[in-house]
Order: sequence, then C-alpha cells, then structure tokens
Amino acid sequence: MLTKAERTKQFILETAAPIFNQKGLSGANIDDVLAAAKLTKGCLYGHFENREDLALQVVDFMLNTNGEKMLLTISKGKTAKAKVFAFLDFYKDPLNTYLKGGCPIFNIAVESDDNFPAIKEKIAGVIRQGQELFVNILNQGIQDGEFSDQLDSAVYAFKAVAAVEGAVVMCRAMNTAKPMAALLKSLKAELESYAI
Amino acid sequence: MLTKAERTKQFILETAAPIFNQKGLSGANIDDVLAAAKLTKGCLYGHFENREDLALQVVDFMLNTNGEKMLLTISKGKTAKAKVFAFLDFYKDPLNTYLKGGCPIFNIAVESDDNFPAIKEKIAGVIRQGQELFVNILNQGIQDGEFSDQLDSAVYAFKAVAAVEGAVVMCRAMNTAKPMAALLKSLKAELESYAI
DNA sequence: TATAAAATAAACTTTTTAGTATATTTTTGT
DNA sequence: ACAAAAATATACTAAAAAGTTTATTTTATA
Repeated sequence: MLTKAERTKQFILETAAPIFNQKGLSGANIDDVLAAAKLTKGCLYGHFENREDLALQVVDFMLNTNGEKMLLTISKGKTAKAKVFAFLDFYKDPLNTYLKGGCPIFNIAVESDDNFPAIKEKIAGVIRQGQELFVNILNQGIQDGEFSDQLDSAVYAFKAVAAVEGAVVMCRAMNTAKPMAALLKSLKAELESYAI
Repeated sequence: MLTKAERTKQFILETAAPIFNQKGLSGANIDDVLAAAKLTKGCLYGHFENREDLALQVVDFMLNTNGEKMLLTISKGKTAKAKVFAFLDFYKDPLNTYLKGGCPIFNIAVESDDNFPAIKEKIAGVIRQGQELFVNILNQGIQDGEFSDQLDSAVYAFKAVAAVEGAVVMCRAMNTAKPMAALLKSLKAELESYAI
C-alpha cells in the first residue's frame, strides 16, 4: 500500500494533469493547482522541489497514463484489424477526452517544440514508440494473412496517427465531433481495402 | 505610403509573430519582443494598449498572413488537382516553416482551445473557411470532369488537412521531415485514385 | 527647415507568481 | 495511545514581468 505521502503526491499529479493539459506548461500556475487540489503551499512544496519539477513530473504522469490507456485499448482487439480500429476509436469523441484538454502528447508536442528541448525529446520518443507499435501490429496482420503485403505499414501508421491527432485539434477548435466520425470511417475503409 | 507609426507597428507585429508562434500566447513576454525588435517600452506601449492587445493583434497578423500565403500558393495551381497538390506541399518542409515555430493555426488552436474562447472562435472560423475553400476546389474538379463524383470532397478535405497538420507536429517533435514526404505521396495517390 | 510626431533612456510602481519560514494542528501507522 | 509524519495557517520574501512616467533626443513630413 502507498504511504500517505505517496498518495498525496499522486493526488497532486492527478489534479495538476488536466490543468497543465488545458493551460499548457507555460500557462498553468501553482495557485491553480493548489486551488483545485485544496492543498496548501507547504504541502505541495513538500512533494515537489519547485514549479519546474512539478511540471516535469506532470508531463511524465500524463505520458505514462496515456501510454497505459492506449495499450489497454489496443490489447482489447484480437486481430490486427481490431487493434487498429480500437486505436483509431481512441479519440472518436475529441470533445470529451479522458484527460480534459485534448491529447496530451499533441498538446505537449506543440508547446515543447521550440521551448523545452528535454520534453520535446521525450515526446519524440513516445511518438516513435507509438509508430513502432502500430507498424508491428500491421505487419503481424500481413504475416497472418489478414492484410495484403501491398499495405505499407509505416505509411499507413503515420497517416492514421497524424490524421486522428490533427482531427482532434480541428474538432475541438470547431466544437464538433462530426468530421472525426467521417475521418475514422475513411481511415477504416482505407485499411479494409487491403483486407484479404 | 505608410506613416512612420504604421510602419513601426507593423514591424513590431512582424517581430512578435515568430516569438508568439514559438513560445505561445502564454509563454511569450513583452521583454522578448522588445529585445528582438530593439525597441523600448515607451515605443511599444505607444502602439499597443497592453500585452493582451499585442497578443490579439499578433494572432490576427499571423492568421491574415497565413491566409494570404495559402491563397497565393493555391492560386498558382491551374487545375483542381494542381491546387490541391500545391496546398498539400505548403508544409512539405515542416522543420522550416515560413513562420518560425510551425503552423500558427494549429499552435494557436491547441493553446486557445480551453483558455481563450474569443481566439478559439477566430481559429474555428479560419479552419471552416479553409475547409470550404478546399471542398469548393474539389467540387470544381468533379464538375470539370477531373475527378470522379465518387470522391467525397468534404471527407477528403478534412482528412488531408488533419493529416498534414498532424504530420507537421509529429515531424517537428521527431526532428525529421521524412514521414511528411511519404504522407504527401500517399494523400496525392489517394486523390489520383479518383482521377478520370 | 521647423515643428509635430515618434522613439529613447532610465528610473520608477504595480501586479503577479514563485517560493520560504515556522509554529500549530491533524493524521497515520505501529 | 503515541510518536512521527504530513498538512495547515499565516505571514512572509523574492523574482519576474507588466506597465507608468517624464525629460530628452531623434526623425519624419508638411
């Protein structure tokens, strides 16, 4: 069992995550977090060195949580096709993401890009890892005779992730999930055109 | 001819744009802008009410500039296909965008999303307008017998923009333009599959 | 080329946010 | 039940960024 201190730290991270995801690494501030968590400075600074330390740990928390959720979602699919479809559907409701504020990977990617090289590197790793996983699933599907070997796994994986992530941003800005539904249908049809 | 004051204001906007595009609306600060422009506070505050006023005008400047560049690019294509290809190629080198820091529409969309409703609305308008233009080009292509009427213009337009914009973010995070090249090839092939 | 407009210089004030200190209270785990 | 750990309350200090002021200098343009 977690100690009280560990539980509190975890609670702070959980509370801070949606704030940082919505307001951004630069926009989120300590007082926002304290107000949301109903904790005092003394407590927070007992668990984190400073704002930067908190921000970095929140980033790690968000990326870890995202990775776990994603893996869990994909693992529910039995076939390669089912796994891919499960992935595609992960953000089918972009206005209500499991973590308030949209996809943390993309949010952090956009912000860290020119400002926080260490975080940018972390994000790059996460994206690469995700692509690798996606490509492996597709290749397994080809090997298992689910898909034609005409399917270019790397190209499809990149296209699918880029499109879905881009769509999340666009849908959120326009306040509608409709185009996402059509996109997912199209991406699924594209994959199925390689079905054997 | 522009007055000195107008020219200076324009110069401030031009200088501030890449700073805001890179550091974000929350992350960019007045002193960054002053240092880059080599101007003094007295001067800047003579042209802008306050930081927020500057930020809003920088956003408008970035969106207007982007729109103009985009229209110019597209207008160079004679056929519908050429126009679409020209659009797709707009961010073919995502590591060296015409405005430092990536696509301002997407950067602003991600940040304004949960924080700046007025800006979010502006971005929504820009995205909608872009989609409309794209769809009109495709429909014209169908009418002109360039594309089969099996092409779903709205779906393709959304997919293309979402994928390219998503790819810009991913490529920038990973520091490579390679996947973008493959994506563009794929999106072009997809469109050409409807060519008559 | 005179004068009005624009920009500078430099020293401010204000505001906001981060971070510290410490005595006190509450909670936890043994 | 009690000692140690955790959290609170309160009142700070520090730092950073925004914004102001005013006398002076530079520049544009009528």
